[in-house]
Amino acid sequence: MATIKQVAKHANVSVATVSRVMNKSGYVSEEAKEAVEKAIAELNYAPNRVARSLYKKSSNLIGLIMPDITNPFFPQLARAIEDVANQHGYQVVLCNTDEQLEKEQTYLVALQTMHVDGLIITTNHSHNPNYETLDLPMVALDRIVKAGIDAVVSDGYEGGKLAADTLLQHGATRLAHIAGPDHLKTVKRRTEGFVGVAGDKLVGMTESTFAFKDALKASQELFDHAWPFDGIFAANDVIAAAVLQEAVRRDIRVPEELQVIGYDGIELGEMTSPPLTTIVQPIYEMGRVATERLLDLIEKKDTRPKEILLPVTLLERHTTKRKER
Amino acid sequence: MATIKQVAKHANVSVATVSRVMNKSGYVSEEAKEAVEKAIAELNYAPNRVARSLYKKSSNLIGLIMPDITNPFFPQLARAIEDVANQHGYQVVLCNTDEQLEKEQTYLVALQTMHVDGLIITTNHSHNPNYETLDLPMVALDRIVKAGIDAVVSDGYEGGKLAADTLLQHGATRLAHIAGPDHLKTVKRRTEGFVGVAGDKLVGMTESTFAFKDALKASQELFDHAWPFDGIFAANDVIAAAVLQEAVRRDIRVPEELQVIGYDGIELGEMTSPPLTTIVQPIYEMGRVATERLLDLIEKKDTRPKEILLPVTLLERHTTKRKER
DNA sequence: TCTTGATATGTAACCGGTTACACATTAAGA
DNA sequence: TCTTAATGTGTAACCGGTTACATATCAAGA
Repeated sequence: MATIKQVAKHANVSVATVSRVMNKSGYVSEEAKEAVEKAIAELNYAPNRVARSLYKKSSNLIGLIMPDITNPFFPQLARAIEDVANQHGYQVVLCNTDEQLEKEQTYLVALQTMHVDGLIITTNHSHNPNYETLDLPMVALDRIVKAGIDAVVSDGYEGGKLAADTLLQHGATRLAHIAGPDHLKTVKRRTEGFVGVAGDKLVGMTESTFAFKDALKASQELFDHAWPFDGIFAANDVIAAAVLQEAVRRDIRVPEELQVIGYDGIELGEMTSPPLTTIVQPIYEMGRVATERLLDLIEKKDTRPKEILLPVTLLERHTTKRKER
Repeated sequence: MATIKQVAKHANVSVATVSRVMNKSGYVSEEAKEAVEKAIAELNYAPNRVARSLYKKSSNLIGLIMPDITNPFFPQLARAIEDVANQHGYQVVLCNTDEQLEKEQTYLVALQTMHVDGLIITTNHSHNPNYETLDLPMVALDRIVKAGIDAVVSDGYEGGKLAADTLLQHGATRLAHIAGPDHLKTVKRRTEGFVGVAGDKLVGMTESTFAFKDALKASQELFDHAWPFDGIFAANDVIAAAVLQEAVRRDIRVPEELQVIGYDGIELGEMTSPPLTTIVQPIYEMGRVATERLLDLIEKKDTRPKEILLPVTLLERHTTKRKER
């Protein structure tokens, strides 16, 4: 790969001039510009980003820290982030932490030593010491780290309420709920919203991680102990899929006997039988907004900390009854 | 963040000595070593990887090029790759190409200018000019680029045969198949294996992309035109999920009336109703092996080009009949 | 005692960009 | 005509590491 020096020589100018035409900065005569451009084309020159990084202390890299890309909520997020980053000339470095603090810490120093320009964090326990001292633009996505750090989340409380309202309006009278992991604030909000509206109609409730196997077990317990109920809200779509599967296994007809609402709006919901009614978070949108916000932070456009709350919508597929009935 | 110069000053030695203790190279007295280590600890020093990269022409970065992380086959692969890379002190840069050649080309130069040490490629049309001239360690995953480039794939032909054998052994007599996109060689192999064994038992066949909506449409067409059949093999699990959903919609009982086998072994298969019988590729394993191979290539341990073929297994869940019957 | 190799350490060049600064030329304004 | 500002270009320092090379000390062996 050619260097700037070779280009300079080839074009009969100094490296400074080459640099100037590459960056469209300073004064360059039309003549010199053309010579340089010709040389660049002929040598197939592309500037070495590492060298540039070293001087500029900026790498056009952003770090993406998530628990596990394998969790079906995250790929869409990652995609959105990568898309926006790419459009702005940034690349993204993927980090899976499994929510382990030490692993996270290791990534954090790796990312810092390679001078990433910013961080998107979709993982954390409610208070995470790793970020407190970190002097790097960052935005938390779907998680709230602490005041002073930018965050974009969707309105889980409203989502929970919407789920309860929908179930009630569609004729359900005995509600159940499977909550998500307790340490995720944004997930807890869903439960709070749901429980608030459900009130004394709530006849059963349990908790599960987002792993399908756990969710299946939780579903079984709920069916064993709280049945009958005719409307259930799951804290995410994976749990809802487990509920659905368990319902089928028990020959419970969905939605006639039991209406089910999930949360997230991941593709999975389209693939279950019947397709899942769910509260959809604008996942791609969240990733997009977070990344745009991060880029603003990096480019110092607007550094007042912000929290962005995105609205949530109901997607009626076939695990709830048609309203007309 | 401290620099090597500051550490040197703090420890009263030269930068060369600090570098020597950091890299455990050359001669360093016990005394000097201790002083340096103390300084490092006190200043919380971590060497600047950008500077190191510039001199060494190696970044400890690997590029991961895939069509779309949102396609449920890829997250597991990405996870495996990231895990292994991380264990060896490498980070991975995520690139989604949507199989567009120009996008791919843009990534390729970006990745080269940032001096990634190697590439893992899970995307390509059967002949892709972008890689032909590229002088960079790389391994193709689940795709075959061309002779001379390392590849790890699973045995699709065997998988296809296994699917047909299983269906036949479980009493199916009229077989159907939905093939995947024509340009993916590894996917085509599945169809070839299946068709070979199915022979004249094959009563219907169509083709679909891996997008669920397309798969649904393909399923509908197949049911419309080729029904009845009592065993169907789908080129991947997403397509199988579509078949399943369409079967439920038509009140076709699975597996009593129709047995279904998918391909891939992604988590989705666990979540359908009933859970999907499928040919599982060792996805994580494939990612692991590919990355280890790449690391070998990077570290010049073994540079003879290799093709690694991983075996495939049958996972019997509930869309096929129990053998005992 | 002299030579030699192992040990120990520092100086400076180098990686490939960016940019401060010096210097030169030219055009515009007084 | 003389200033002054705008334009154009090159040299070299700088970013923060790594390492070739020079140099020095010391112990072992001849």
